[in-house]
Amino acid sequence: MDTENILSEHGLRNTEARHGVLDVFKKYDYALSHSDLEKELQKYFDRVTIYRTIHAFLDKGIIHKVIDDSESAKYALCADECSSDRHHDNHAHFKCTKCGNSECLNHVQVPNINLPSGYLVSESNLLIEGVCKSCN
Amino acid sequence: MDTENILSEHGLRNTEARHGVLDVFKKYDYALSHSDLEKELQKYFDRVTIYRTIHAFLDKGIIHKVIDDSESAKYALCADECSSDRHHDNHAHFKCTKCGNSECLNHVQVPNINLPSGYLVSESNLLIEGVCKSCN
DNA sequence: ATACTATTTGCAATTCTGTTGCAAGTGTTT
DNA sequence: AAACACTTGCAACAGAATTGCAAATAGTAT
Repeated sequence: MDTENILSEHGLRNTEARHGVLDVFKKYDYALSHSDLEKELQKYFDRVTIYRTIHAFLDKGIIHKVIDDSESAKYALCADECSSDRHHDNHAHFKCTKCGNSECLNHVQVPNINLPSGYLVSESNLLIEGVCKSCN
Repeated sequence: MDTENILSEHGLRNTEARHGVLDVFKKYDYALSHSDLEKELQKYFDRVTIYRTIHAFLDKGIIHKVIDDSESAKYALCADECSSDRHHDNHAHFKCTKCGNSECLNHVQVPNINLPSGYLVSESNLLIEGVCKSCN
């Protein structure tokens, strides 16, 4: 889907900043932090705008948070079926300890876990750390 | 094990600050952030001391990091067998979307995942989100 | 094409999180 | 009780993230 349609389908205006941020996400196949985005976009947009764009995208289900033990949060594009109502990102994430990049392992499903009674599960997140294909 | 023995067995001096921080961890059955600790202890110890105590405890295997999609890092007591050489915290964590607390599921092991060839795994982290026993 | 309105942006200021250097204080060992 | 290394508090700093507000812009209706 092209960038403008992604925005309008999620109820967001097609502004330069959002277009720019979304294009950066499309360009990389691993999760990006605010500072990654800032490095690419600081000439064009304000830091605060990038923060607000991230929030808007999270809110509308365009990106999701990638859990990671590093200090700063990282984000990646959702699969097409995500919306603000419902996320379908039930795959594992891999973080390379050498290059620091996090990628989505779209084909690795998070196995179903049986929890003690009384717990309701809504989402599972599996983060695997190690050395990635490129660094190995 | 009592607080003073935990400290000395992990090679740490038995100081007021460490005693105090460890007691707070014992008091709660969910993971605590620096700011949680600060709320309880700010009358007695400096912010920086709490940060340094967290680092010392992490280092010696008294607490482990609990990965969580919230902004700030959280920590919880390790099982007794952990040391600075070796952590044995291969359990899942549960984060309640209602109360926001994260707890250790000590009896739920993180499953072993087969990755595509080329990847080396060093550590796995499983975070399950939903509604906890108390909130349900 | 123009005008209107709600949304979005940039800037400045502020808050929160985490770290570092250093002098003073404390725990442990002898 | 003395000695030494470790620990603490303070002040300063660096980075991450949020907020209020005025100016700019997108989308819609005219």
